[in-house]
Amino acid sequence: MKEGKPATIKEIAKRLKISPSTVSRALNDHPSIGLVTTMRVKKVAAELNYEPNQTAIFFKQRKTFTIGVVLPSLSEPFFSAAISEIENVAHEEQYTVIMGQSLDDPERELRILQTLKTHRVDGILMSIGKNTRDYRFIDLLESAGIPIVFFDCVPDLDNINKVMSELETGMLEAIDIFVSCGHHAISLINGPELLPASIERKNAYIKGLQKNNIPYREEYIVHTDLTPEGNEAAILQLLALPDRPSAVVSFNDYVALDVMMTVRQRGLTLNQDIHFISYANYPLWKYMENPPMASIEQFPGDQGRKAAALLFDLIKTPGRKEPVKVVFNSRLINQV
Amino acid sequence: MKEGKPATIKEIAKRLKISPSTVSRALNDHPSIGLVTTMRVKKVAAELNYEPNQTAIFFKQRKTFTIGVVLPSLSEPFFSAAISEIENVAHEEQYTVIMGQSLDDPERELRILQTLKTHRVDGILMSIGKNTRDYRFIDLLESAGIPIVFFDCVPDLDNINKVMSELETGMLEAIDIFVSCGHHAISLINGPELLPASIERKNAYIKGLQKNNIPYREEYIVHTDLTPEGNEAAILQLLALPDRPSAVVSFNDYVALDVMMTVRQRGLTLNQDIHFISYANYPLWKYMENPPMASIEQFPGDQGRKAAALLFDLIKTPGRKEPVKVVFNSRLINQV
DNA sequence: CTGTTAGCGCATTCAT
DNA sequence: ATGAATGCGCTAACAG
Repeated sequence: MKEGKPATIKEIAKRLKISPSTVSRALNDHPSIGLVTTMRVKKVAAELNYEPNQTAIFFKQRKTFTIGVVLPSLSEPFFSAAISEIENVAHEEQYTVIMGQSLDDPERELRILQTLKTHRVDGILMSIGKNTRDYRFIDLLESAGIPIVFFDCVPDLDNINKVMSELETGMLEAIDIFVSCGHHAISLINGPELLPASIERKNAYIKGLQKNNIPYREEYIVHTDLTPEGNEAAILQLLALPDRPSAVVSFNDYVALDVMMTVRQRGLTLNQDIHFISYANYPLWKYMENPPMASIEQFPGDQGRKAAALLFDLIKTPGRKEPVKVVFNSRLINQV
Repeated sequence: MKEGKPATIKEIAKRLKISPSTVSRALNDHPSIGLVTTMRVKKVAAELNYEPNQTAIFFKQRKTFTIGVVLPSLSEPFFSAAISEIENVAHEEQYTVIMGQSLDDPERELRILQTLKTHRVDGILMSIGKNTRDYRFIDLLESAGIPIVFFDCVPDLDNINKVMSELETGMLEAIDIFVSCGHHAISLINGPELLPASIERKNAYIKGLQKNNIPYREEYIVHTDLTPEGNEAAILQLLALPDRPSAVVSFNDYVALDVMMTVRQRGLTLNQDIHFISYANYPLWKYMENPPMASIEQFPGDQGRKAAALLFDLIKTPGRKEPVKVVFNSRLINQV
């Protein structure tokens, strides 16, 4: 029984010689429809292989049961962990997920948002790209009535919903651990100097030193543009210092991977000559022979899950609310 | 200027005192509309902040400019690499991507497909889960007129479009390399015995041995259920053999990670006492101190890209075509 | 409990 | 070159 055109409500109404609206109501288990008619309708619907035309429903209901997710990258483990959890939450809520990766290109990011808007998604989850400076899109979405929740990489604004990992706790823990292991020469390999995430790390780093009465030495902070070459240059800069650090906190795991490889290649022994702790975005250290001493975990899955939950909250109760800000504590794990 | 309700074609028609149909045509650069009117329409449209209601267009055109992607997992590097490329192709084609992860659960897989169907996606890309046995959904989608292209993990059927990586070439290369390095005791840590992917590996393995005149020894093939415990059990089984293998091909990188860790823990030296090559689905070996000798690469990104291209081909020229089968050669890389 | 009517926003056929 | 009319499939307000 090939269904050339999918059956519509009209056809099943004609078959039963009742009105389309009755059919519609029966199909939706409307209370005011008799049990018998409801059953008859459903029976014929099944026979005709009826399937509601969602595009029509979306159109009529002004609702798509779809959320949009905008991320810098889909292939980075941090984000794929996040989106995996987001998909899970959406699936529980009977929503579907439509997504785009900005690749840190602000223009592409905007185009994706535009697409999501024209697709009339019911809400958006977003982690902004490294180079995004223009936040005007937020007002546009707001005036279009599309709620948006930022997570992980969030704009530095107050009147938005965001879920993020606070970077300080983990940094303080890391420095404490280093100190308690006898290190005083503690470095920070930071990201691009102007990135909010870098600034936060730097402040936490300085605070951690102060807390342990270790003088802050400017040359112990180096910067990388997060490319492999930049990472290598950063560590070499540290290694070239007259009193090179014995402990290093690195911007994230990718930086740590490059940096640790370079260190090995220079003949130094990891976890002996020099020790590392990094902000985690990469889960497989346990397989390494010489992993970092510890990682500062940022829980991408939890962030994604929480952000999604928040978004569904906004979707379901659209009343203008106070912006919500959820901060996860970063935490040291995998201590060896 | 808050736009309470987004502007519609009607309103801009009223403003200009022309008919909605003219506006519609003007907006779509219909040739039969005068240049002046077109411009006036566009101007007012811009002023009113007009945006076409895609849900209405989808409904009317019976086309959503959306493709669905169904994968076992979004957080596995292999698949996130694939979906990242898929998103890229879709973005080029001005399509959006809606996706779901089956988590290898056939029921969830079906529910996702159902959702994609009711969402009226224009086409589907799919990599099936490990436990999927029932392929009837293919006919359902076909009769609904939704083209589908399988990739990576594809059903063993002839009349479908598929993009896959053939596993033999890489296995033969791997065994050749092992032999040329002087190994004769070459093992295979295979996946679940009945998995098509396992069977293919096994056949290739045997063929590779024959080619090199090495007798096939049944005890040199062990199986894992792909859990960490299963992986560990598998390698221990090999290590316990009277003449334990000096070279091992493993089902994939995750298996390799576990078994190599176990091997280390037992005091053996990697790349000395025992050597590994694995099917790649994990890209960061270069950072390991003792990576496998080589990896058999399956090019997830290329597969995704090709599958997407194929799908758009089907979407654009809907004529019933012969099913297409694209096979990528697996290839040995990262030889140390 | 059920039928009638209307309309969501747009593209399109048929007029003019 | 433009307008009027129609309908996509469905839901819902308003009758009865």
